[in-house]
Amino acid sequence: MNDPALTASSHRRIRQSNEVAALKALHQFGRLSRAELARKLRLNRSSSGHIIASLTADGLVREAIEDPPELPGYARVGRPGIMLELVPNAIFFLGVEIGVEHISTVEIDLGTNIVSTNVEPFDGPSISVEAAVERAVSLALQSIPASKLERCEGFGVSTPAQMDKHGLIRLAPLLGWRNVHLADLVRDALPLRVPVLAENDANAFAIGATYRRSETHSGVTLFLVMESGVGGGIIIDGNLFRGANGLAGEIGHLIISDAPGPRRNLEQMIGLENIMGEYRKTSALDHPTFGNFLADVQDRLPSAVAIAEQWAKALAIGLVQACRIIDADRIVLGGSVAALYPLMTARVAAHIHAIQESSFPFPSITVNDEGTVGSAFGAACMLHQRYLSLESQRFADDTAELEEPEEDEG
Amino acid sequence: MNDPALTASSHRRIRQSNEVAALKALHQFGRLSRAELARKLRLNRSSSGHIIASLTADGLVREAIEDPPELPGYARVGRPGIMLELVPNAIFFLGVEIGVEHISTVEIDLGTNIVSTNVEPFDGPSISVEAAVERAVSLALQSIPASKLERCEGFGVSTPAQMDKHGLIRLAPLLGWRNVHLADLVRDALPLRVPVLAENDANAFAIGATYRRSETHSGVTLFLVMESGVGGGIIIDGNLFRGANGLAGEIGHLIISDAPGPRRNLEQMIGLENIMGEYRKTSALDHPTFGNFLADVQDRLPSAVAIAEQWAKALAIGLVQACRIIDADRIVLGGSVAALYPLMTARVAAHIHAIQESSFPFPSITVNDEGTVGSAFGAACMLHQRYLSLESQRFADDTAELEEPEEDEG
DNA sequence: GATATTTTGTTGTGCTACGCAACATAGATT
DNA sequence: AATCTATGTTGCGTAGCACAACAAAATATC
Repeated sequence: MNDPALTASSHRRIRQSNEVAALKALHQFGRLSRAELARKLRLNRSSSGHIIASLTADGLVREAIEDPPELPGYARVGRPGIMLELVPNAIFFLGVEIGVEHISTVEIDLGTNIVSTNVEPFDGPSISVEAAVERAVSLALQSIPASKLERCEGFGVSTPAQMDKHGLIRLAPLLGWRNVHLADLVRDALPLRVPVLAENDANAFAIGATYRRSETHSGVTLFLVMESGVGGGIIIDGNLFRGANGLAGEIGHLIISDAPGPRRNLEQMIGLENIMGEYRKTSALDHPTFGNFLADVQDRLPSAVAIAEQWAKALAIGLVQACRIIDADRIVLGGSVAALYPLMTARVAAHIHAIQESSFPFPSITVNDEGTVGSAFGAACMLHQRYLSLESQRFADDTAELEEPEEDEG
Repeated sequence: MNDPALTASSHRRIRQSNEVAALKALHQFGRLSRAELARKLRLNRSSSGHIIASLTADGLVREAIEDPPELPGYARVGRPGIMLELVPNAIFFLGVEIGVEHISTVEIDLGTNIVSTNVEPFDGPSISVEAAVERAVSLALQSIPASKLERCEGFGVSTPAQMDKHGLIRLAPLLGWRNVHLADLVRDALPLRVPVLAENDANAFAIGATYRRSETHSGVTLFLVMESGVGGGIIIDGNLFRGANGLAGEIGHLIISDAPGPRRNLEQMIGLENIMGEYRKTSALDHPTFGNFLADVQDRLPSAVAIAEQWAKALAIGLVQACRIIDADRIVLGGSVAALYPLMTARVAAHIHAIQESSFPFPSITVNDEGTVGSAFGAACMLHQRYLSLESQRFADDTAELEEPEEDEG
């Protein structure tokens, strides 16, 4: 197999690669004039103009009609540039999350704006992969008119399972699947020939939360999704770091304590199950909810605070351990349990401070407040990213016949 | 600052980028014919020929004289290709390690072969940065004839300190340096204008150990260097992962036990200091060495075995924790303490098995047997890698005047 | 208010580097 | 010896970018 990093720039690829770079720049900065784009891409103004002409002809870019509300006193000297922007409805990408209890689908445009979403209840464990894929695909396509279908440029799937980068699932414990090639199944089920990517739900969530305009975060973000289970993802310089088996960032399996008794990992200490299990023992309510717990913590009810305190300590240890290995500069907490963090910020910080052995920089912690479609959104973003990358061009190039690329290295 | 990922392929860069790709392919595969190269790079044979012609004119590539000793019965049909190889002495790269007790320098050629090395005793803590840099530079250059100097294409420095990616050291505890810009100092001290990179010694070691011909390992390698201190590095798909502050992979600071008593991190449990401290308590010798300890372990002396057992357990916990976060598929142990591992392989494996909660894949562990110049070699490799990357071409391009690249994004 | 200045967008020219096709070459195959 | 197969080379066509010149649209300056 050829090393993709080695592929050279052929004459044909230059233009395509530059067009993609222009789209990427427009996505990142929102609006640019031809001259600004030329500077960003280190191209000549004339080349920039040609590239924009191509993209405009393709219907991907247009000149912005209304001027941006720039400050009246501060106008730059010289002929003002004509602002360019991505055409919102030119093409779109679909993302679906096959969860345990629901299926969500998201449609995004070239500007990563959410165009439409669908959510449907679902009983994952009782449904076969094939049926689940079938429902996911039809739900995703149901609100897309047939005439629009051909403008779809990618389809992403996320699901709670570890899979390799090709979308092969060894085992999906929550859904009872085993050795299925999810990406291939979706590809076959789709009435379109578009790129399909599958990804673990926490990873997809992490992508969705960082893949935003002007947020091409250069750095390392650790993402932690706390629900019943605890998932995680690592984003390095805007790209998901999957690890060798797609398990990178799954810090829920960190060992927190080697105290006697049953060995407990981070997931078992900061997950929803553990909190609610403890809370049920003390709550006076018949069927206490996590909301009740949060309220009790806010009211400083000692029993609830004690549980929260345990949670804060375990979280602190887990984050410190993880940051000592990956040296993140940003931590984002997601999932329903993340709502507990704002109530415990000071305690978590105190524990972190106590564990930190010196004044090493520790990243800031923020809470992500995405809706329930975060993971599906991330799945769609994966294909947006793929479209705006050199990879996508290879896909297009495969239509041309290739001499046998098989070549055993000596 | 412009996003490097956005830079477009200008017409001029194509050739340079393709020449670099050709060099990279030759480095990776050792010997290729023009036609093979064309396939690897997905170029036309004629283009491949032109590129090789340029490189040959530059003296970087030549046709291999003697044929490789191929099996006589297995010759391929068709005109045999003329094998091409990198010219060994065309250009070279220098790497120095400024250690606590010695300075080592390495000269490598375009094929990452070690051409020469120098090692000199050194008393780091008592010497100023400027003097250390001075000595390092002169030692590195002492065996280079003046006529050859202009063929140097890069200079790398490694030292036991955390530094940012520009080579700025906040604090080097072992050497007593503070807030020095090592890369700049070296640049100023050099009588050459070549790219200079500085890197933490463990990181450089990790680069050197993985950056080898045909070893462009696609995957995640965790590197652990165990001496008095314990350093580490992570290599992702052949590239060093520095993290936000250059601390990624420093797993020596992992917390291993929360048992009562002084909190102990991995470094304090598997470092040379701890082993020798424990061993001195039991050894009958006056001044026991690590070699004595190894011999005792091999002889199954109970007191030594007990120490080794503790070491194996702590190592296992550390590796499992790290792999749960970064999902490595390869672990390499280095440093003098790594010699203990072959004696304890089974015990470490047993501990890992006991901790691993399920049948997640766990990477294989190997021991690196580099000489003492490993870190200097890695520093040189960093510049080799830089030379064979798109980055290097930007360096060359900066000679051309640029329009003001400053441009605040709106 | 007229002119100068600055920046933008466009156009035409030139050049570079690649792809393609044709051909000579050097070995294996028959 | 004739054929086959793959390589290396050569000439031509072309795509796409840089460069320079110019018109246009704004601000700056007198």
